[in-house]
Amino acid sequence: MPPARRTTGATIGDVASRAGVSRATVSRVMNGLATVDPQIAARVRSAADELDYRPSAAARSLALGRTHTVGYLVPDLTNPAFHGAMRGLSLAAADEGYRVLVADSAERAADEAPLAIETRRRCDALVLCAPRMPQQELVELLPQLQPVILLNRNAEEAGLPLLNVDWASGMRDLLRHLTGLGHRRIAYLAGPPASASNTDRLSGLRNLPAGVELLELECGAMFTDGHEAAGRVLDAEVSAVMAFNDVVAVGLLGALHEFGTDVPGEISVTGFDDIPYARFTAPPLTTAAVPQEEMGRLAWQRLRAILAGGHPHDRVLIRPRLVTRASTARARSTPSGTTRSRS
Amino acid sequence: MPPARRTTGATIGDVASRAGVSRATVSRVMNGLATVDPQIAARVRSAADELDYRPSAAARSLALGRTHTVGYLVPDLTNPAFHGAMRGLSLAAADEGYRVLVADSAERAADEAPLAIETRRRCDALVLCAPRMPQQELVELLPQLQPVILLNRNAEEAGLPLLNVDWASGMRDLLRHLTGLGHRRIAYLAGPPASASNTDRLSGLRNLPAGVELLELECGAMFTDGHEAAGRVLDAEVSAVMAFNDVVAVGLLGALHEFGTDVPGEISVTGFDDIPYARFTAPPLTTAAVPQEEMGRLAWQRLRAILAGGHPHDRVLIRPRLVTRASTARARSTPSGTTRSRS
DNA sequence: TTGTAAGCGTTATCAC
DNA sequence: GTGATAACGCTTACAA
Repeated sequence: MPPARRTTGATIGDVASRAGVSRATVSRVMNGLATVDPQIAARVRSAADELDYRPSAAARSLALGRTHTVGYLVPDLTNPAFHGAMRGLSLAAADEGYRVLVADSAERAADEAPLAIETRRRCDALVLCAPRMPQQELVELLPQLQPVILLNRNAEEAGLPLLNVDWASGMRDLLRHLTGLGHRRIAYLAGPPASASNTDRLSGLRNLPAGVELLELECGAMFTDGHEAAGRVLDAEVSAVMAFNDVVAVGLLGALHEFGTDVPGEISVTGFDDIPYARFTAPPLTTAAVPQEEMGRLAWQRLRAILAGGHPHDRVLIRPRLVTRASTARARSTPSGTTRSRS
Repeated sequence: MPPARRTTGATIGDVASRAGVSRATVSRVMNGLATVDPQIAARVRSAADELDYRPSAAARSLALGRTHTVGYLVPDLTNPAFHGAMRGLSLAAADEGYRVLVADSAERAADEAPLAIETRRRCDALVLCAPRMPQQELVELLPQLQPVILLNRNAEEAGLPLLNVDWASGMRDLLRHLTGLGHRRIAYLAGPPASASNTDRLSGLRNLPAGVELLELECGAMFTDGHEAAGRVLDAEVSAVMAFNDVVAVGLLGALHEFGTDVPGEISVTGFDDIPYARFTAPPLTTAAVPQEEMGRLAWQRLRAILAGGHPHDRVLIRPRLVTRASTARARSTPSGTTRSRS
């Protein structure tokens, strides 16, 4: 004899007997199949209401082979750059009865692959943001993960849909903006070395205009990284800094403020992403805007197309939009060689 | 004949036949039940490896009556105040094989209840943050949602565990800090009128010290609300403003900066929550720190205790910690009646 | 239009 | 220690 653990509420069988029909009929009614006599349908519905019946998600998943769940794996759930996409994904998916299962690899590159597999097992599809995973590993992993859409990095080799940002173009726009303002000696606060998008950003900074110098400074992707980089930025005697992203830029702005350095008077600062805070920093941050929430929606569109039987191998490259705010200004006439304030 | 849709990979049956054992034995091996002959266990394991077998989460859920999933319902997935708790919850739950299913009620109070029910159906437990739901409705809803833990608001009537912030105490600390600095005319930028925690915050602002005036200004919970409130704040001729939360405070700081108002020279500003950005605003924000990530972990602890058969009806009240930063300073000698800068 | 029954992939009880 | 086998709650092809 099997175990008799009926912890949950009414089952389809309960509704069936109460309405005096078969379970199949109840199922048809619950799923809105039109082939049911209205009289009976009504009886079933009221029986279901009276019993407060709700179909078991687990049982449906097993029978249908669908969990109605999308996975969303990111390296850090607290990073605001991922929130917009999460919301866009969640809202778009919810419109079609899908929910989002989140997973956080806690910036541990080694955990990304097993976590991705495990998460995918519980879902019908996966949105994968794994910036640190070695390219080789990623390309081998992706096929097992299907349906999957890769976020914020490239892996054309896998022939799978992906949603990437044209990091290089964004950096070029920012650079052009700065050189247009007369900046000639510019620092780039680099992201994590293993980060794919950091490499892409750098590729946008090749072929500098004549007379422009770029200094690459090690940094990272988080607030504290930007904050800690401020000293080195000042030492570098540059008139402008391009931060890896807005989060880093915000950390940097905070530290520069503490040093009493005037932004943009003494140094111009740019970010990347246009997180919601960027509008409200002091000064407001010039940045390359990435439509995060829309990317979440787009990711869902691709996945649902695959789930519906399609094969979109398309690789979408989102071009960021330059947003100029008050953190950048014309370079002072003597951009280098001057002694800067530093308490 | 039933449908033959074997979209997924190897099943327990495949492993069983390959290893020449019964499915029961495979199940025992996969679940680490020690009652299996080591020889056989090894054979099963290698068969599973060769077939790249992974147990079906849906089938396990159905058989076990457990989904190994916790729901997390919040009014706005983009609000940073919820990210810390989400991460704490996600990390703590992951340690025990649980995942987090997120849901966003998109600030629509009317959606909170049905969404909560629907989300809970897919999970073993629920972390519910529903600040706008009418108290009556909430108290009636909670029992159906068990195991559930209520976040950021009170509903003792339901006799269920909850994790709340002592909003009143946080506000008192901030107020005391401001009056200690000589502020006598202070504005409070109120949160959404339906928000439970707004009411709680206000209750901490009763019994003002003699000579202290408090002006309540309508506002909201988001960046733009704080930004838009700046004009009214300046018109109110106060020497200090307490914002509903850090997000509002950041919006306000941005607008004040645009107006050329000196913070804290002309006006002191406080927030609430201590979101990661608060350290890096210009000036850095004085606030009442809420340990979000820890609250996420605590929520998980309660839920797992219930899932394990316990009955923690405890109501945890987290006392925020006053964090003084540069956005607050001594009031100027003539705090009111002076004309303020306003472009 | 409705009912019957097989099957989704596990787990767990009970005999052996 | 291992294997049948019933159950978990639902969907669906097919028969009636």
